[in-house]
Amino acid sequence: MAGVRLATWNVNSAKAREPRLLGWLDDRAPDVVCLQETKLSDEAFDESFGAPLAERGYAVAHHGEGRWNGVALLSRVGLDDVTEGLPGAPGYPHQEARAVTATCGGLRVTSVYVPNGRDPGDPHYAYKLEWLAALRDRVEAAGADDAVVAGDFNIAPADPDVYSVEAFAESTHVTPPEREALAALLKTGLHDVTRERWPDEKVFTYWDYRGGAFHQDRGMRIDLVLTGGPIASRRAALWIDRQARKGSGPSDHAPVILDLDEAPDGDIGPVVPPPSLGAKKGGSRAKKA
DNA sequence: ATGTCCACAACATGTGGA
Repeated sequence: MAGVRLATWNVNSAKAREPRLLGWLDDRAPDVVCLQETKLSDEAFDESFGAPLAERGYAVAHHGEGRWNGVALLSRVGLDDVTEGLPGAPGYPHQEARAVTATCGGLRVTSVYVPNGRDPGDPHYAYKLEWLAALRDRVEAAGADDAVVAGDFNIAPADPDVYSVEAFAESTHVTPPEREALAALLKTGLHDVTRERWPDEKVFTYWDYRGGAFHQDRGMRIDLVLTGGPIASRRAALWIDRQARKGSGPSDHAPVILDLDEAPDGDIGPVVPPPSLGAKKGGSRAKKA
């Protein structure tokens, strides 16, 4: 498989973003796109975007419910074995359109829109934690190696992922149980590739519409790209597309874009160190061949 | 308390959600 450009973007209504979405696809030319908060039924999404996406070579898996939520996968490197929703996930009270999974270019990609939680203590907060546990179970059952789980997690993984710890005291997105749920998900073998790219910097993906938050960089990093180890090791570039947050009529989220080098041929095994740097016992694995 | 936006029901603006 050649190199792949993968992106995730919470568009905060695909319909409202119609003037920008197609132009963004043309400019950035991603091969695989995870969308969240399309806020459209499958029929309405197809009505607005089916033809222009097909023109651009994208296959589409949209999982929507209309007014709220709604996720999609766009791919021009194949789109197979689509699973809508998250089997085993709780509802609120009914199942919501918060996940869609497909195999694209050898990657098992899931676009996720994790419940917001609203407020610690709110039933929606408990729902959020249960939903995350179900997501973890799914990734563990399927195996993390070929997995990409990308989307709006509504969790800032650590304190550097918010502009002000004080501003989020008593709020969701930063509470220990949420962060522990995310850590449990990562423990299945997923890597937070944005944080690996920038170990220390404050890099945000979401800024409230209010109060000039974007202009003053009062943001949060809550849109994550999580990949299995073999995929993370193919990371060639990663950036947060702040341009998409500028200008008129933006989403309140910026896309995250990940470029992967082409997969190595044959086995994806451990790299064997050269003998001069290698094991102390002689007989390295490299000699067996 | 809240410098915004989005969708909906329904026609003016309120409501719920983020």
